[in-house]
Amino acid sequence: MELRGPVVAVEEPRTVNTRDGTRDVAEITMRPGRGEEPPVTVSLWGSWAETAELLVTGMTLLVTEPSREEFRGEARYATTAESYVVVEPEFMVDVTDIREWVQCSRQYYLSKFTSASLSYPLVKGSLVHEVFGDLLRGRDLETSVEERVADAGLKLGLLDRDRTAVAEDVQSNARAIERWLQQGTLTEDDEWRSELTLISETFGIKGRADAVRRGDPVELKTGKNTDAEPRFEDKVQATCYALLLGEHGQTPETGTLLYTKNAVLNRTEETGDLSPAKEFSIGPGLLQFVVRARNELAAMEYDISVPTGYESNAICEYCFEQDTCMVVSGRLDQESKAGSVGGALPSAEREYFDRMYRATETERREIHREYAKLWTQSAAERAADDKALLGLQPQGRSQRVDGTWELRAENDDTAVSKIREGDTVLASDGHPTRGDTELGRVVRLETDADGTTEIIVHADEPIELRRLDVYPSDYGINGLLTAMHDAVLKGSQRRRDILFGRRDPTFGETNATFIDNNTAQNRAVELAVTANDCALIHGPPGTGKTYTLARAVRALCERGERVLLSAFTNRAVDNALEQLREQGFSEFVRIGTEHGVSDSMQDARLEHRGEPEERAATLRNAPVVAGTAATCGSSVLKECEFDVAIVDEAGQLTEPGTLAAINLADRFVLVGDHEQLPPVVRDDDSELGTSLFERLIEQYPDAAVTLDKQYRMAQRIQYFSSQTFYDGQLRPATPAVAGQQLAELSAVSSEALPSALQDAVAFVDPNGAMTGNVNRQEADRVAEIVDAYRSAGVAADDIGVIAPFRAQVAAITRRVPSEIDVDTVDRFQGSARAVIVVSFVATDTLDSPIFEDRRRVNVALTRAKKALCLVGDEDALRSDPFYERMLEWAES
DNA sequence: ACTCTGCGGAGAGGA
Repeated sequence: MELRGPVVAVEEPRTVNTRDGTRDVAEITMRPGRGEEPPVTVSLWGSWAETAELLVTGMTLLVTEPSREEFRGEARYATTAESYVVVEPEFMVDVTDIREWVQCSRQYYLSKFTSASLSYPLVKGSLVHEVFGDLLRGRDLETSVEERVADAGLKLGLLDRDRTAVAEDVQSNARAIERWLQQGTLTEDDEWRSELTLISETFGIKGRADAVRRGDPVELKTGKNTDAEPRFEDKVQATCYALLLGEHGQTPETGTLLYTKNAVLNRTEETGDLSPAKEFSIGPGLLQFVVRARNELAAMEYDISVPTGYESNAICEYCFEQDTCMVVSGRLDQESKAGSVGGALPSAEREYFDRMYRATETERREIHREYAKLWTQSAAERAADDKALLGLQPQGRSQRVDGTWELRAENDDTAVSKIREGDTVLASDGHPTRGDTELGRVVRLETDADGTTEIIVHADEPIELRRLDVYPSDYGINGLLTAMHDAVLKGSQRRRDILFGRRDPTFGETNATFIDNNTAQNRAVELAVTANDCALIHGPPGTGKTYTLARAVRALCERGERVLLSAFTNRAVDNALEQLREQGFSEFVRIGTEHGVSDSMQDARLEHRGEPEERAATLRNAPVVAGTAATCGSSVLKECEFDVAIVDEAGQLTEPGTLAAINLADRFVLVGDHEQLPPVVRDDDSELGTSLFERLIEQYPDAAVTLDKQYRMAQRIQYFSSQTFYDGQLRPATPAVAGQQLAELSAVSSEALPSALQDAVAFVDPNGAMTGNVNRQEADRVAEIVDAYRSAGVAADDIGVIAPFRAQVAAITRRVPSEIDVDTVDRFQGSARAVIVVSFVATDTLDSPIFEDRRRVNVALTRAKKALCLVGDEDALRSDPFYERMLEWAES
């Protein structure tokens, strides 16, 4: 039994006399059943009365195991000895966040801005943990250490660490674990489990336990601890895992902390308790403490406020973060228990920090809301939302060389989902939070001709693979906060003057000509090369943006500049590198995951594994380093410096997303088109919806150039886009581009086309009906149209089909030959086909938010080179003036 | 109401 719902009213706690002496109590009113039922009164007794002080109207509250009694016909509830009270249970708090919060609330806050820091103790800590996991999975110690250290080659190199010395260090720590594992404490029936992912619906806590032994949590710590008792924060951490294990039917009473460094220390020099394994008992008091700490954190985050340090019992004098804490509070004018140093930044900076912090944290809330749907939605609802693959048939599992597991399954269902190869997912034996669950990575997801989907997932533990769920990670959020923090607190004065509109960008001079036959492109390279601060290159569809960008990279390198080449997507990064290769330049290093980088660029990819010194040198010496903007915030790239950062697809990046890249360089060049798709942001009203590119191009038109000649579309096709989005300035580069025709393709005879498709821009109304986000009749018609183009001799890979909704994409995919690319507008951005068919789906009206952003239409219409066929409901399209104009153009 | 790319993720330690 539990009560869950919004708080309606809160009373001040008071002290009352009871049979058991004086106790605190606070009465609150809430609406259970997620707010659907009438309000009830709940008395929060004892230490839960403290929690009442955190509550404000509107917060969600959860009370477990309450007592109930009728009082004058009304139900009254009260907490019992078994109760927990949880504030905002859908706000997912990481176990390590609770640990940090208990240590110091301010440290919890500051650590959001230093997410990716490279330090030897951290790398070593991770290595020892990995070896620990390997040992539990039965791997030999020597092999494990050797392999894991080799894998960390790049990071160790950047830290100037020698491989042999590190291996010895890790090995001596790992020996302590090995000895402990063999120490008779273990019997044959010892049940071990390593790396357990735990997600709590009740407590709003998630985390990964290092190991679980006979149902009890075991936490590994690479540091030392000479006290008899384990460190309090360490106990808090292990207690969190115990709490979460409790929800999975276990009742841990003991936690174990394993301090590996204790075993390495010299007994004669160190005093105190040097035993590595320290046990402690986990009672209800500690469990409740952990939940109350989480509640404080969740309440503070509810209105996105900034902690001062007074929330916890931190002693600032002993704190190793004291300096950072004081500088941040001084610069941002924040209240801090540690005090502050230095003067405040200009108000523009502080307001910006505030705004972006709130917007980014709001994004985090949206992700958490998505996260909560793992259990608030039924399996069927998840599947209907394309967020889960259910009813998979396990096809066995096998241990890989590194001890982790390959899980195989099949699916006969033709269900579509957002899950794609390479994604991180929750793999479970039936339910993502209630069952046996592990984070995994989809390495294969392929449907064969008879509709069977083969699924392979890699995970640390051997899950029986019956279900996959999209994993809504807020991983990237701290990266954005870090980028914003670095730009404001660490960025140069000059850079900040540009970002905050206090100084116009300046340019040097050059006599060189970079591109002969295109003035705007040449001007773009000129700006990039001579910029003292920044340059902005606006590239409408087909205008040779990538070519120009690559030319600029080369020109900069010829001048001895070191270049960071970045973009929003992996595909754009690889495209730019391809273009560089085509221009005869290949002195670049590609940073990225094996899965993200295209096959053709794998040879340029920087492998992390290897000899430290050599790996680090490869990165440090490369004239051009390329990677996505998200990677630019990684610990590895933060160790690098550049003269210029060039960022492609900048119109699709949020401001903090862009800052991650440009923080690494002296100057920056943003390339993009703000008339195409904007950043994807979960909260529609978010400030993050406007890119830095768009803001700066409006602010500094003199630092910008628009590429105005397009090499892609026939005149007839480009006209509407040019008029509507580019003030008519977009023009075909040559008469040949303007007048291109379908018949120019070999094997195509345009006479063979039905008369409706004769024009370069055609419109067809299939008289269909939209159900859900699918229009079957329209999908049929699209298939017929595709067939007509094919019959006229157009090759399959010259045809692309675009629809706004994924469901319609799936419907069309089933109806056309598999060689034909069918995809959403969003995923088609950046590519082009000779023939494009656009399915609008909507009938009668256009009242879906997807039709509101006209930029999406711009993208869809400008993918076609020689023929464009619009398929949709005339009434629906005529219901909106913008789409009506589009129709008039199509039918003219 | 919809679109969805990146990040191995979470946690590695210091005192």
